Amino acid sequence: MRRPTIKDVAADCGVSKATVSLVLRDSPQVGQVTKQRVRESMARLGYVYNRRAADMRSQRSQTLGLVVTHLRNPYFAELTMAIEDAATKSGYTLFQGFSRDEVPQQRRLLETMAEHRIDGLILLPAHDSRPEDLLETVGAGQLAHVLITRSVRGYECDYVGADNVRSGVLLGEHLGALEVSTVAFLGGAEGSSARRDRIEGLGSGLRRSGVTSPLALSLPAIGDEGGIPLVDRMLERIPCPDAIVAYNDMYAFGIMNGLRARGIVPGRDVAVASFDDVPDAAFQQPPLTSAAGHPEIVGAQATRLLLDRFEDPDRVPSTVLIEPELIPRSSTTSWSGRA
Amino acid sequence: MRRPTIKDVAADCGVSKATVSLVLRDSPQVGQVTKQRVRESMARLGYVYNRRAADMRSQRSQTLGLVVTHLRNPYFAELTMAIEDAATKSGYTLFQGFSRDEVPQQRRLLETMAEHRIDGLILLPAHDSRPEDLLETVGAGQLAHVLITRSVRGYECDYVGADNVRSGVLLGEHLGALEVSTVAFLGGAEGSSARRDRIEGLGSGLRRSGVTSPLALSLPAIGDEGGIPLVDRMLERIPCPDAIVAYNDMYAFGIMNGLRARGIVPGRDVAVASFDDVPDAAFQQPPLTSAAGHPEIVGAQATRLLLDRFEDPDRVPSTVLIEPELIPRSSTTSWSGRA
DNA sequence: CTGAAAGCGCTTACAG
DNA sequence: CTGAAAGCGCTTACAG
Repeated sequence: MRRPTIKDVAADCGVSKATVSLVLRDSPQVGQVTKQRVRESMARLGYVYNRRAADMRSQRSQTLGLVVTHLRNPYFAELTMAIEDAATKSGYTLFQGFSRDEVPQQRRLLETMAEHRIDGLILLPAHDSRPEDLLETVGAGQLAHVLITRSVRGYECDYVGADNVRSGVLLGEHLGALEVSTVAFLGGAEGSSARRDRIEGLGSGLRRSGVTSPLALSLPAIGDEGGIPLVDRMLERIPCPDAIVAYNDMYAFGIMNGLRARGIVPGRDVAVASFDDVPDAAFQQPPLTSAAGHPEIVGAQATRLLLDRFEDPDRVPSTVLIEPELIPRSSTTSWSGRA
Repeated sequence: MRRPTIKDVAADCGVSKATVSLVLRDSPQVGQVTKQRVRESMARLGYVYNRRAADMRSQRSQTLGLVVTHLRNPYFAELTMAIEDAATKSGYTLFQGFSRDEVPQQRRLLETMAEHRIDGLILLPAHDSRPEDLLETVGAGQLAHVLITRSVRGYECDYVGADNVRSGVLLGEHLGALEVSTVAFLGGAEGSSARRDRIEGLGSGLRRSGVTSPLALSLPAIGDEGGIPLVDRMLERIPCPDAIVAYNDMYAFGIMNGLRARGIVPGRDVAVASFDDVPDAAFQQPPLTSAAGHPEIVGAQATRLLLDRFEDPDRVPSTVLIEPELIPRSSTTSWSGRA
């Protein structure tokens, strides 16, 4: 039993296909009486609009692609939901794929989505994406796209993310006001643009508030390593610092567990702070100080920027940085000061 | 500058469109020399295969729809990733949408996906979905679909989920062996099939191990309420029981915080256990006992079942229950017994 | 081994 | 206000 098409509907109520097509879009060109008759036929036959056919003819697809690395980080989950929300509200349906931080997998996803003729792409790039990885698929003006959260060095395009430098400054100033004197930065992938920016901001925030020798140590994560082993590796190199700043909340959660396992009480013996402010940050023991990255705003802005790009494909790429917000909690404010 | 089509490629290398089409699928009907020439033209012109056109002609879409409620629960995030993985590996691209547990939003998503002519749908239904909500869009044999994690009472179709009754039994027997005598069940939406099954299993597990008056209280969550207010509402009704079983890990995390806020130490003063075993369960203070629901298996099986359904649309619906696994941790094992 | 033609289900000028 | 025809970019028999 074949699905009914507009041809069947047209035959059923004795009008032409063109008329049915106009009724589908509620065109004022068709009279109310005819419209009513056509709609009754549709309901009776169980007609379902075929967007693929419509879009093929009109050369758009009403779909957007979203490729992120994974959803294990609640920040990425929020981002994904915000983008889906904005896309849906603008009449687009979302293709979704996960690169798992692997460039070849990312490449396959982008290629497939391009073949499905998505109208535009939002990409949270895999860590070691190079410009050519993007150029060969979405670059060269073939496909409107915007990068989120991570930029790719040497690749210019629309970008939306939290202002990592500013987040670092906020945390640096906060810790400076608490009069910490030694700080370690733990976690994040070496070479990541976000990590570099967060460290840079942290350094200048600390300096600005009078901390003279700020970063005692900065340790990137190796592979999928979490916060716990980072604590051990830190303690092999330096005595426990006054404060630890984690690359993000997920690392911070692990770091606090790692500290406890070593008999060090986070919040009291060492101040711990981080980036993102995912919902669980407020419910840690102790509650975690974090610089909020507002994924719902990043997601909404990224979608907005992509849709704007459709209007004006040749506009110069823009970079939108979302203002972060420091959420101080007792993981830093209850720090007891140096012994 | 229009995108090149097979017609352009055909003109460029002096063959017919049909030949180019055959080369795209690497058909043995075309000679190596010709293939080589065609492929060079494609590369030179920057040809990108148009799946939409191809699929329209061949009456499939190579896409699957996935609609879940949201991604705030890590269990759903894992499930989503597992389904994406299985779909991608089978050559399908995934449309994704979030119902936010709202039936009208779910309905809109299903309708749009049907219009995009997805080949099949995987749905984690919004809480108060009724059979007619599904029948009107995906039901009536129009669209292959499988439900995951939550079933809809009175709606028969393919279903994959963790075995909730069995999970409850495992937890009940575990708590029984620890010789608890009063147990409260907290959280979950009233009327949810999963909640009913978990409570039922818990009850028979407790009874089976000799606990005579098992459930002192069973309190569903009101709206979006988390674990913390549930603790307060419980303590208004009964004295703190020997054990609290949460509807899932997310509630359990809140419940442990709520207990602490009341000066009750989870794990020592009251045993706490739960369902799902999301990654963070192991890193709570104390580490949380949970019945693992294996989302990666549920996701893979659901995708498998859907693809099988394509082969045999008229087969009777099957229900696949994934065997859970009890992961005992100190939130129960360190319980000190009744005072 | 390759080509000409029809068709997938729509939309879009263009007539009338 | 409505209809006939062409076309979106492919695939699929069918010839040769």
